[in-house]
Amino acid sequence: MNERTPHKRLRPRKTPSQPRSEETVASIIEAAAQILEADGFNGFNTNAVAARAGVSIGSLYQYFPGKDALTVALIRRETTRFHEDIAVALTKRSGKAGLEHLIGAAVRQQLQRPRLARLLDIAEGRPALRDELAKPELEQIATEVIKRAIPRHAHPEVAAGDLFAIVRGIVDAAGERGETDIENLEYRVRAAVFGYLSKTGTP
Amino acid sequence: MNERTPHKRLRPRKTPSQPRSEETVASIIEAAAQILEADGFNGFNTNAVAARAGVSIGSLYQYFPGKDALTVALIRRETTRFHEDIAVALTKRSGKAGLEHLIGAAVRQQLQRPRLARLLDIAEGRPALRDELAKPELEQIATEVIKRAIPRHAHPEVAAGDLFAIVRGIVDAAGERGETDIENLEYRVRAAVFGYLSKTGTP
Amino acid sequence: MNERTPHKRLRPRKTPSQPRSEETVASIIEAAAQILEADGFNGFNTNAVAARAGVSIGSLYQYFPGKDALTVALIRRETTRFHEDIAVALTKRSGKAGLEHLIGAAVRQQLQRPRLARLLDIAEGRPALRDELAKPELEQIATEVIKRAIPRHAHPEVAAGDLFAIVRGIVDAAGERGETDIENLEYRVRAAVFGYLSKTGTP
Amino acid sequence: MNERTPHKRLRPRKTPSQPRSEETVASIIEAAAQILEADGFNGFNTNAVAARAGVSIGSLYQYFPGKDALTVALIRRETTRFHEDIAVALTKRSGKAGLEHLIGAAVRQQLQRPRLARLLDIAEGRPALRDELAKPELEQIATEVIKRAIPRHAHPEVAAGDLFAIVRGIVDAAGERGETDIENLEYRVRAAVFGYLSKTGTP
DNA sequence: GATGAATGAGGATTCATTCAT
DNA sequence: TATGAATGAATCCTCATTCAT
Repeated sequence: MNERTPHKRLRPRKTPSQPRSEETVASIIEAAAQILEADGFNGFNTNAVAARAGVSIGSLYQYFPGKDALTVALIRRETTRFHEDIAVALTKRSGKAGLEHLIGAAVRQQLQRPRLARLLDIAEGRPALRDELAKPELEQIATEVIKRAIPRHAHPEVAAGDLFAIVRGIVDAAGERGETDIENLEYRVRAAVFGYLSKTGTP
Repeated sequence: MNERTPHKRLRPRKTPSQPRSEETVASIIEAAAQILEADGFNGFNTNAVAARAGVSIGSLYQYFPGKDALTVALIRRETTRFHEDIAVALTKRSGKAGLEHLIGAAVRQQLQRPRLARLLDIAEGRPALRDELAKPELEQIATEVIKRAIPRHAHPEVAAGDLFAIVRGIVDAAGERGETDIENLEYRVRAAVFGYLSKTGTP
Repeated sequence: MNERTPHKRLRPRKTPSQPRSEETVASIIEAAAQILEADGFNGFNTNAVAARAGVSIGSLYQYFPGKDALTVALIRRETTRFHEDIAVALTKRSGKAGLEHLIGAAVRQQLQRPRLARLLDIAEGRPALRDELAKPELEQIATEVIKRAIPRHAHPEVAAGDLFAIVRGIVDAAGERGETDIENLEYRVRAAVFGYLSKTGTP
Repeated sequence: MNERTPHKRLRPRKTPSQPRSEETVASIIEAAAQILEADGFNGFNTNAVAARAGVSIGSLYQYFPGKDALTVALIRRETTRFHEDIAVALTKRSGKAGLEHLIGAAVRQQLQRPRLARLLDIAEGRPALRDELAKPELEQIATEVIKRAIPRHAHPEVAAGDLFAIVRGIVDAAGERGETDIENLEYRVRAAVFGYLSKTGTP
């Protein structure tokens, strides 16, 4: 299917209500994650996912209308964790603490399953998926956090975008190099982000 | 073929000696670039590339032993431009000027053909290609530039890697958002990089 | 792919469990046999085989991981018949009767579908397939039969190999010439084999 | 091109008169032989042959109208040697000596470059080539030799064919097994042939 | 004559998806 | 609902052959 080929439902075919179905769906998504981690996009095909999940290919298509929908579901699963983690930033008293939490959450997210995160970042870029994946809320929270930490920042939305971009850039590169020292890594990310904000913050 | 499969030759199959073939090779590589830009990885297949280049599929395989070799050649072409641009940084008098040129070059590289650059960054990540693409020289130059600008920096090589990562992260994200204001973009990138270096530089 | 390339799996991809798929597999193998007989190696391509079998190309690859695996399966099918026939030789009372049965079986095997047998002999020679096709049991049975018939034979294993070689040589040549008189053919084969054994048997 | 596809000239495009051309032709044929030996039919393609011969693909087609013509030429080259060797059998005084020479020549032929001989035997079987390759003379000589050795043999032509078949069968099998003891091999071949003739000779 | 760039039909293989059971 | 056999469009790649230089 061409990259531009329009739509087709990407939302799950049916919302599983039965507990058994929920398990099935979850196992399929986790299988997708594992295959992506182990074999990259190359090995990521629906038959392989179904096989690893221990269900038939027919069942996979029972719950997901197509391959893209499965990818979207996986991205959503990962994003949700991130989302919950990041929301905590809004509960922090000081603006700085909120910002630090934000950065920490972003690093954690990217570092939890580094290869998976990187591959999903790439997948997210596909136009066909982007529409389905508008993650405005994430950026909204980040914007809010920045506003609190640096009230007079001229372009908090831009800064929010750049913040994620910086984290992603540094952590992904570190992941590719196989770095494991999280402390050190987070230190460098903070340096970049705080540096960026301090120079960008005041007009 | 699995991603780990020990690869087929990635170097060009034959070095074109006649001027006619040089043109052919160049047209194939440019066609690859255009298709990647227009259709993404989805549309990037050898038949399409050959067709757009106006040559037969056989000709493509006369010069490239496989699809990956073509990708590698394209990456090399882009990297070479970048390399030449970046090398100028070493000729600057002041360390700061060198650093600024480095950043500028990186931004230009990433912004020249944004979608292409982003997709090639992704492609570069494929294990099969990584071996072939060791770009140590690029990082060496950056390391050297950083050493000159911040002589007492504790880890110039790490900083060099992070520098590219930051630029890539911010510019790619900007590219995805369709930003066009280079001035502003470069300003933000500098903020992040200089901020990072100032906080990381002194122990 | 070079002849020495360390091969892709040659064993069947999945063992068909449902009766429907058993039929499919059988029809594919028989189609391969027919095409080989009718058109030789030249016409022996997977698309043609699938078409003649009345299944899609996809189905063929569902059961055979590659063209070679299909060839191997066909050889196995033919060898199995032969094997069963030849095993009867061990049940004969007299050594001579066993030997005669052995020869008869070999001639029948080679003459049943002469062109097919000849082409499979050739295919068997391909290094890529040879590994997969070790038919030691066949030669073991033949060796045993010879030992019984000529207890004092100095090199029964060598004789067993030569026996098959002689049969193959004469019958294939006869097949190429289009001979049909089995009686006469078998008479000549016996002459060669018994002559060989009588001159080789006693030191 | 299909196996049945008719004709097209298989004889050399032009008889090379210039000595330089003769060299070129010879080098191409030898290159073909070497590639066949080294890589089997798989590696046997015209571009590879031309490359190994050190001539351009265009030159190859200057001297051979097609791939089959090249194969035929190679077979002819090998057959010619054999032919000359075998013809000596007719000069022997005794019938037995002639027969022994015949067998020896056949074994030598098959054992000189065993893999090449085997592959050419196979190639010879292709209908497209068979027409071009009628080797009646070879069989005629053999028939004559047999007539002299066993004047009252009922079917000397059949025996001649079987003789070659037996030799080919045993020697090829030995070649496949990597045997190198020529003495022993020839001994076994004689056993088979003489045994065959003694049992077949008198009605 | 020689060269080698170019051609493109042919053939192997994959994988998302459907549908009969 | 689950299963998994079947499908076939889409791709990659090879190699015999031609022809402009």
